[in-house]
Amino acid sequence: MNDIHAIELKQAGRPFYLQIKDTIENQLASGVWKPGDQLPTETELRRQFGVSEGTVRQAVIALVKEGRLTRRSGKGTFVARPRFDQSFMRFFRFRGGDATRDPEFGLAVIDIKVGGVDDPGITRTLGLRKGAKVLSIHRTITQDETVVCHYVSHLSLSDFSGLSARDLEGTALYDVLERKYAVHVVRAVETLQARAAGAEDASILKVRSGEPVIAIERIAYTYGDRVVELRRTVGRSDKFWYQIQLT
Amino acid sequence: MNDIHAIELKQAGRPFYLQIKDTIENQLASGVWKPGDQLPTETELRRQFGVSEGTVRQAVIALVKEGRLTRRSGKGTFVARPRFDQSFMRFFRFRGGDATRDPEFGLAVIDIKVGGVDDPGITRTLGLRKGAKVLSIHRTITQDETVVCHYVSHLSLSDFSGLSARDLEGTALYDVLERKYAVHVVRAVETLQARAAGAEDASILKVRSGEPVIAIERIAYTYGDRVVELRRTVGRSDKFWYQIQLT
DNA sequence: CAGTGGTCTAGACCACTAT
DNA sequence: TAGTGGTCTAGACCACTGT
Repeated sequence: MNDIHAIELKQAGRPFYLQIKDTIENQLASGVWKPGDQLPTETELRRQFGVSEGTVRQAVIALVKEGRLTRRSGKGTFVARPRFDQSFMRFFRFRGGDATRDPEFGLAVIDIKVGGVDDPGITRTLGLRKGAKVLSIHRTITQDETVVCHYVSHLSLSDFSGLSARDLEGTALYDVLERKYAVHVVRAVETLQARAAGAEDASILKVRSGEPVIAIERIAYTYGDRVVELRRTVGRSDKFWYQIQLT
Repeated sequence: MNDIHAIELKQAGRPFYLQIKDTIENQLASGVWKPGDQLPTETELRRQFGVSEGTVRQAVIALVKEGRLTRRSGKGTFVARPRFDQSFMRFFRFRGGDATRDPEFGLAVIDIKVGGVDDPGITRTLGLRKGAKVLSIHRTITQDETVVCHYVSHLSLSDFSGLSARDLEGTALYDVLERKYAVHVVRAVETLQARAAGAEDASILKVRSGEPVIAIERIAYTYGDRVVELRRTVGRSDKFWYQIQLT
């Protein structure tokens, strides 16, 4: 866990605290330190790097501000758990229903397929060769029994063989990946468009074919910018919207 | 500009650096220090607050990380210019055209109207009484001569009387508000939906009526969470998309 | 109690900017 | 050259968490 011993990095010109930050970031990216792990104490780090405590602190605090570490007074410094779905939900808002009570959401698996996909965009994004086996999970989100969106998650089968519908029951996909495969989603990019509902969208979302729907493509990454998931979501535009804070 | 003299805030329990940060934030929020202004130097601030330089620095650096201040070595600390359109553009991507050259963008004013608006949502959002005069600016963005979106900005007339089409020629609205009225947009919320193009959308964007388009509502705020602008944008879904980094 | 992070001080030397 | 922020040191005292 604490494998830094007597590191002597004195890259010409580069401040110590940045070199220390780099070193810690590398440990995180390579998975040597995993979410929840405790880091060496400041005193220990100071000793290992041979700098003053304030310098180590500068590196650690920068990483805390970036959300990679957390510190708890009296306990220690820990690798932060990327609470990813929270940040996702920051942007989503579901609409509709009466405001008198909180709506009830549900997750359901429609099916799980394994096999070659006809869309070359999927294998390319996942970094697989053409025709490679892909795991495709098709799910819906319901709000008070109304389906508001459906989505398909594509994952590289070789990384996640043995994933079953039971694993996904009532749990977020990323929690399963974390618990069962020790893969942590740390970053994602979402691209959003308006589109006309196709036949499949129409039947699942119970809208007329050709109605405007929101289409979202998400690419989720783990450490080292490796792609974990390509997710395509289609949602009823009358039932949810996307909200962004610009600052 | 530097109106803090010999502040002695020792709120029980609250760390000095946070109290200093609060004080600076208040100066920024109240507009005493405006974008581009230089702050007192660290030595001066240390003297005024009666603390050590490291403590002042802790407050200032926190504000730099939040984007409220900038520091330039050898020059000083300055109030950051909220470069707002940049952060907006972080999310937008225009699509299409040949990739061999950079596309050319254009801004055009369709018209500027003054008067009561029939939509009560507009006056309510702007914090005006029903029937109050509203300034409505209708513009388009073109990419290589193709109109990709059009939008209407609604502003409270009493705050921005005298704004003319000439002011807006080739300039971003927020730059004009900053230069002519000393109003700085510091924050905005955008809400995004898919919608069917109406008759006006169709004629401006040159799409068929009923085609899916992206509709964005933006509420822009200045200091103290006061609403400056309500902007409604409608864009061709085949010509631009919205991209978000989740972290 | 010993160990952790949280805050704070009072210096030091450096690189950069302007005059 | 004088003034700015950028980095770094070597201490100090505190509040919090576990035993």
